[in-house]
Amino acid sequence: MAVTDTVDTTSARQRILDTTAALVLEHGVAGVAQRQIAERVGIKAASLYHHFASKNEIVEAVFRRGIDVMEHAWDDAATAATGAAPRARLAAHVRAHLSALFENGPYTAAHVTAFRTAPTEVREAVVPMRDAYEARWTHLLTELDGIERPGLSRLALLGAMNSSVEWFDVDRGNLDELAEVITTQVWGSTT
Amino acid sequence: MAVTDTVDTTSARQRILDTTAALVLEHGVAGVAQRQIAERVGIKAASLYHHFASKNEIVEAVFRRGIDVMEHAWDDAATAATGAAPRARLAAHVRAHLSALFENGPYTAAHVTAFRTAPTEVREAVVPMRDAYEARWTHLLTELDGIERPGLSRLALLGAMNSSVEWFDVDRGNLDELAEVITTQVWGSTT
DNA sequence: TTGCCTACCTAACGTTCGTTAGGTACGGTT
DNA sequence: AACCGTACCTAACGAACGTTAGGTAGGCAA
Repeated sequence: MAVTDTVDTTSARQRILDTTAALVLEHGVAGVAQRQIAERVGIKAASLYHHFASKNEIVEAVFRRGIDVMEHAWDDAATAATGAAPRARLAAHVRAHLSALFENGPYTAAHVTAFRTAPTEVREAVVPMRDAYEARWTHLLTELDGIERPGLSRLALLGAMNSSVEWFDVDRGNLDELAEVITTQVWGSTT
Repeated sequence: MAVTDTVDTTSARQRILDTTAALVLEHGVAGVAQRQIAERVGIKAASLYHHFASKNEIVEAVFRRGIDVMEHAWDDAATAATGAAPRARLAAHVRAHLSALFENGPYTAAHVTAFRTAPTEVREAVVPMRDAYEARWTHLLTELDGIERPGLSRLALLGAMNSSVEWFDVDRGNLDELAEVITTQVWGSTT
């Protein structure tokens, strides 16, 4: 249904972003070369400039997408858990965040692990989006009113969730179980 | 008291490691150039080879030191909390890990944030030390016998602690308070 | 006093980096 | 038939990378 882009443009752009996200997740921003991205996509490095103006622009697009995925997951959880009990609402959002990290491509995972290593210009461009997402969590934890120090708890909670990309294996572990463990850490057992 | 090294050799080596740890923490392994390290130390890049055989060797030494700091912190906590109640023992080790992250130079912080971006050879050389430290945690959590899923909990706990290097500011926040929040997340309120 | 060791230096190497210039091949429009 | 935009290409740029070769200056030992 794209009006301005042909089918091919869209998919090439997509493949570049997919590939970059996966590589950045593994090696950090500085550890990934454009020639490496291009080779995996099946084009030459110079051809990347047909789709993006610079390496930084590719990386920034990857991070933005990563945040986008998180926010969509949040919105879905918010809709699904409307009117539910506080703990269930929290659990739904925890599960949604984990879903963003593991079930929608490497974008969110790349964002949370590699953002700190990105060049200053990229970080500064992305930081407002990051902050907005974190604000959603602060707001939720405060609103639920079952948590003593929402500020500190939010940071420890996001830390526990985000660091799971370092060790959790989607094929062997159970995301629902992980979500339950993390929810319990913040809220306590099923209340 | 050094027998084999002169005073100057020791301090130069030290300054190289200090500088590298700080830079790697900020930019990731691939994001740090030897010329950058050398400049901060006050020597030329080629002179680094008088102290280390390669960049990888410097980075590996930084990671090893980071793990060393964690293990010493662990031992101190174990000694101090001998015979204490389970929750107090857990709290002591949480506080010790945070101490390693924030109060003994950038080594441990560099290790937990940048290890994943290091070249394969470096990672493989360091992984046994990492595993040994994680095994201490698993053993402790199992032994304390107040935690439902020690395996999953250990990972979430280490995640919560390690990710604090991304946001916690030692000069503004209180490490004891942070340790208390994280301990409560794993164990529950003061029991 | 000669000689060696330590701790640096300058200069340069080959490679890889991000990036640019200037093509070509081709489907769709006019 | 002529033209244009898209999607790539080859070739090359200067800069930066890790690393090596071959110094020099100064302290210590014989």
